[in-house]
Amino acid sequence: MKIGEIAKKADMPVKTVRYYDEIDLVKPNGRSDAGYRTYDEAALRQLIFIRRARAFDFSVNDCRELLGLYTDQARTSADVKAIAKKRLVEIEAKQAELQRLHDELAHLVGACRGDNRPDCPIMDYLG
Amino acid sequence: MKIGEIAKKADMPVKTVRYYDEIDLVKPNGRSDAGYRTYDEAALRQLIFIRRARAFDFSVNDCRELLGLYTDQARTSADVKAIAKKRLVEIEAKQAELQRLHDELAHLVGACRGDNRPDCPIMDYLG
DNA sequence: ATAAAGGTTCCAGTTACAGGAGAGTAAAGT
DNA sequence: ACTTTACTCTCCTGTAACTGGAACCTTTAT
Repeated sequence: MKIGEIAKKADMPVKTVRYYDEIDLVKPNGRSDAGYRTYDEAALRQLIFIRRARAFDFSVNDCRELLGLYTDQARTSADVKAIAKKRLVEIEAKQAELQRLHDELAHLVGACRGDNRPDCPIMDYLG
Repeated sequence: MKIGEIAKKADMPVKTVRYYDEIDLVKPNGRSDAGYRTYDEAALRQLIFIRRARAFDFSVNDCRELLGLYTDQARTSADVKAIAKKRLVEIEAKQAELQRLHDELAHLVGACRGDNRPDCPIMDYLG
């Protein structure tokens, strides 16, 4: 497969596949005479794996770890769970922060009349 | 005031104050003979204003707009409310997405035994 | 006089790519 | 065979909002 085909099958931009090569995340299995990257089915599976992991906002480095575990016969589910748990904790922290922001901002927005006069509780808060 | 003093009073790093000068967000009122930035009380109020707005994760460009409205006698609270509302909608969208991620990942993490065997529903999902 | 603290500019790095230039290669149509 | 179109290559720049560090100069304290 050339890069356009695998990118389509993995449902990601060609640019991204090239980037993953550059950072040694998923390498092509070789190059054609003209220097085109060539990929096999294993690479396709890895790219799809990464796309799914990225959809959870796992960092590229977490993806690298997960991908290592993916093909590691000696992996333990504890290893995998640890990475996923870490991500879950991050998500929960972000959720808590967003909730705080949301409530405070919603309060201010609710208190602002939004008319053509200048007085505004949002500005009062910020200034 | 020199940069170190205003940075301390505004509770932000010197680097950040210098950055805000560079992007024309908050400029010093002049320079000393030695080329040191000098700031006045108005600049301090602006920096504090920005710090508070940034705490809501308003983008620097939104801060720029808000700061413009802050000193605009002809502003309307509708202008302010529109910017805040936009940010609120962004926050709510992010919250919804995080909730989806959280639930799905929490489900997978909950289903993973996390022991020393290799089989793992998280890997099954990703692979 | 000297040393510490604080100021200056400029450059690199962060994250995970996206956009585009310029050039070569492959595939398809006539 | 020739041309057009579609791919692919590398290299460079830009994103957001700073942070860290180098090399150098000024102010302040001892």
